[in-house]
Amino acid sequence: MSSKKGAYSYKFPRPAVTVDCVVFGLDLEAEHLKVMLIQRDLEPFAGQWALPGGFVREHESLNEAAERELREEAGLDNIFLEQLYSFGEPQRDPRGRVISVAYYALVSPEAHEAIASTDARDAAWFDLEEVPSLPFDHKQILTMAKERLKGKVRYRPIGFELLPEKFTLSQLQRLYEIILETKLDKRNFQRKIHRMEILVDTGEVQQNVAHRAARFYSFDEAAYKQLERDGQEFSI
Amino acid sequence: MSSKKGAYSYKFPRPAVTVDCVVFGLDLEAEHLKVMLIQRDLEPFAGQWALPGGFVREHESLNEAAERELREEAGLDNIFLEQLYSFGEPQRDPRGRVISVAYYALVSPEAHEAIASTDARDAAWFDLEEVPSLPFDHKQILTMAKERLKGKVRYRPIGFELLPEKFTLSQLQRLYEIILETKLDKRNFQRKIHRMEILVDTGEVQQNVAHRAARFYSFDEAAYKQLERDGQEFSI
DNA sequence: GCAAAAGTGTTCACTTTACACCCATGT
DNA sequence: ACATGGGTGTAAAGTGAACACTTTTGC
Repeated sequence: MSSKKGAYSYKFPRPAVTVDCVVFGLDLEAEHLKVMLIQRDLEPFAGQWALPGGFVREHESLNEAAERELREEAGLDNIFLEQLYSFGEPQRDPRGRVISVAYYALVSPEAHEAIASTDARDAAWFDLEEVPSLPFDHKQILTMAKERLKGKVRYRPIGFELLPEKFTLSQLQRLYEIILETKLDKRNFQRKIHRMEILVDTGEVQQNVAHRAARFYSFDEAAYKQLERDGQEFSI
Repeated sequence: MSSKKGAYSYKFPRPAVTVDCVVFGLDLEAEHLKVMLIQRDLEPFAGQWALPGGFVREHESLNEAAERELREEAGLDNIFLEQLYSFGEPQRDPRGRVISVAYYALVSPEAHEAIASTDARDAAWFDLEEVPSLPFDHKQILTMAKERLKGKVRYRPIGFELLPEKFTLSQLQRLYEIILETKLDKRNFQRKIHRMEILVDTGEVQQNVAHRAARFYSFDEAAYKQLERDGQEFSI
């Protein structure tokens, strides 16, 4: 099992290495976080819903592997993706020693539609509260991903990744209420957001709503970077 | 290169998997963070200083591998250890594809002494500002570990891991000043610490110091857990 | 006109910050 | 007696939390 390369002196069997991705989406109507699962077509656990993922190839980095799997299995490209944690209990995979580098991803509602359009027909969204039983240690990975999201969303502007390009302040507030599992005060929330000056008013408003139309905003990346440079911090 | 196990359909060469550890120590006199490096005895980079680490064995978890390497190479046992990040650029190791799961560890001055006593004679402490050039992507790993420590120490009680069992408030303050690279106000700092009620006064005081003797405190794990249960948070 | 969500200010409590002096001890 | 670091209080500013009504729109 040792390598053919002369300089290589590793004498133990090598584990296989996979990436697994926790893809979060947001259902603002149902007020739920969603996670994307795919129906496995290979053993073990063929037919079961599982996190999208697969083996890391020889000439790609871990990030590239995660991006490729999301593209191939979920039809998702160019989305927020960040490494979560690596899982390596010896018995976590019945096939043998498999180490999984887990990632989490955040996708906007626009990107949701990509799933239907591509060959990722085995992918589906599940309410985070109604996830079926998952193979391997995918439940544990999912739990950790949710904790990471919950912890990070408060002090990094990653929540916007879950919203459409243009969104209302109410949608943004609902996002935080869903992720943080708490109610927020509307006036305090809006003041806080406005104070940071990281949103731009698109000038557009809601159409055909049976109440006063809300303004659409979008996240201003440049303004956020300026905020950081000024020693301020994003914070909800 | 495919596995002998029938159920296993992975057709790509497997990467090797290593763990690498960034071990931090604190030099309160010199007011510097230190990092432990070991002199490599194997190629590649034999003779160079590098992060302690090595290959993950077949029947051990990633955590166990990191613990074993620290024991074998640094004579360190039972210390704070947490996974940092996994590094997997295809060219990061000249031997071929090697994925490294990085950890960071915090050791108290008492544990420093372990190094001299064991067979870890190739281990040595370096001021964080005076680290020699490191092989592989170890510099990048070290940088990320430092950022993680800097970020985490403010809202988790992990700083205590770098102090002796019993410490003075000034030592604790100096710890934060060193890690956060900032000056703190003594009165405000002490008030903050006391308000959390997570330290116990050991009743002991400094001996043979040419000034009023400081009290020794120790971190009260149980009190901290109570604080958490009360919905409060550790914070500096 | 009514239902439904948008938008907007003020007060109070608490936390953070800035700041200076006396105390205990060894030499 | 002096040098050294230990230990302590107070006032001002800023931040976070609580709280209710008017506006706009579609039906």
